[in-house]
Amino acid sequence: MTPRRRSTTLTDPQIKVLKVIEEYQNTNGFPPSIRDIQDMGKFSSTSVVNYYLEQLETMGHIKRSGHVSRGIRLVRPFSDLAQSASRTIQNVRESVQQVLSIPVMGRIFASEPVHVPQSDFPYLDAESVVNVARSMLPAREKVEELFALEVNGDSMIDAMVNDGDIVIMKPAKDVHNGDLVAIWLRDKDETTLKYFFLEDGKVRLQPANP
Amino acid sequence: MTPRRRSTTLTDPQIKVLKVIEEYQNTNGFPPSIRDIQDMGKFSSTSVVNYYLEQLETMGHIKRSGHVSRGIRLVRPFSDLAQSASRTIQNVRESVQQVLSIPVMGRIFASEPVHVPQSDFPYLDAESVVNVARSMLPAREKVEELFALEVNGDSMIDAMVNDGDIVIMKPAKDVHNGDLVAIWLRDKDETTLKYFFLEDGKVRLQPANP
DNA sequence: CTTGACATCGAACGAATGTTCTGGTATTAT
DNA sequence: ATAATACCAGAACATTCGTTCGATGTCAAG
Repeated sequence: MTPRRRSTTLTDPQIKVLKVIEEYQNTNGFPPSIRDIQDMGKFSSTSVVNYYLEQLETMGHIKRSGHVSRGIRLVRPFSDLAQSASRTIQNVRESVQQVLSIPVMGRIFASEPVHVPQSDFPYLDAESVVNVARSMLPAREKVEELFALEVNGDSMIDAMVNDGDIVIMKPAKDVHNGDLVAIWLRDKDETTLKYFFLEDGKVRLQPANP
Repeated sequence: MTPRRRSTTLTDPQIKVLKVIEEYQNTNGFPPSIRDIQDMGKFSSTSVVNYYLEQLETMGHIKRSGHVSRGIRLVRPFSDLAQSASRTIQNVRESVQQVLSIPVMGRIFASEPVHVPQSDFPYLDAESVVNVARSMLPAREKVEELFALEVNGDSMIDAMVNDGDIVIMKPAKDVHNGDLVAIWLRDKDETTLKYFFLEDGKVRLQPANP
């Protein structure tokens, strides 16, 4: 019944193992043990499960940490469980993404600029970090340099920036005309949001709020 | 040095445990064992780690599955990393997380309920999906059933729900007293946010806004 | 038929790991 | 001071769990 292929396609028991792993992970929050997979997947022996786990690992579908209990990680999120009657009413999609935890360095008052703490402040608490999916950023940024600022103040609606929004920025090396930039007033240790214009060799900073 | 409080605030070793769990989970993809926490956190004994894990569980910061290896789940996403002279010039951290794309099914006006589209709408466009890191959800949810609603209206501040917030919900099978639930008025095809109370066998729905 | 690769089964071993117990020390309350 | 509580240390125990190994079954090619 089941064709013996060693190609990229998955065999029936391999798929079952993957589905069981995913389901277990989703319901319990941690990966299953081999015996958990055996039970949920109605496998006859732990060695069989291990047998397929080895295959799945060499195929690159999972990663395993040797001699570590529940050391199984799904490489792909969901993917292959299509086949047959795919019938998937699109609901919640689960995927793995690069997530960046960007420190929120301070706040910007769109109207009146506000103090920004020194760059080497001792700690970051929960409120000072924002998680952003990598796919939401403009492609490939120098990730290490990114930081975030929270916007206070009701103005700046014209720039699609509202009160409470968190702006993710990078230290600009090259700035173009019309860019919305956060200007760091070095002497004042303050930051404010301005539109940037370079005119006749002189820099003009247009306030973002009308 | 460290004040002994049993209140809501976390003590230093508790915070360290949380941070270790989170870091281990982020780097390895599965939760740490007690001895892993002991090593990474420089704890002197497994019993000490277990001691704090029990505290954290009763505080509701983690969930544990008894007699299951690595049966630890972070309840909150990110804990309260802070304090102690960790002095880590913490920059942008990059990690891989499970990301859920949850469809936004409609909007809730906290004051006046609003129409919710039929459950079987054909497609999901970009605006009707919200991406949420798996770690921000209460661990074991039936992921497939989740959906989201956007909150309009300035009330409900008491429930920590503000205008523009997006609430992620699941179809409730069992609802407990005091839960904040979205009531679906089937005849009106409308949804509204209420607090749920079961008193004397009768259901009381307390409006969320004062 | 034999051979060999693949798949399956069951059991057992040993390491990984959660749990518990006894005792000790510090801090706080009475 | 004394008791009570929180905190810590170390060890031992019992279970969970990954791993391995031999035996058996299946099937296609030689």
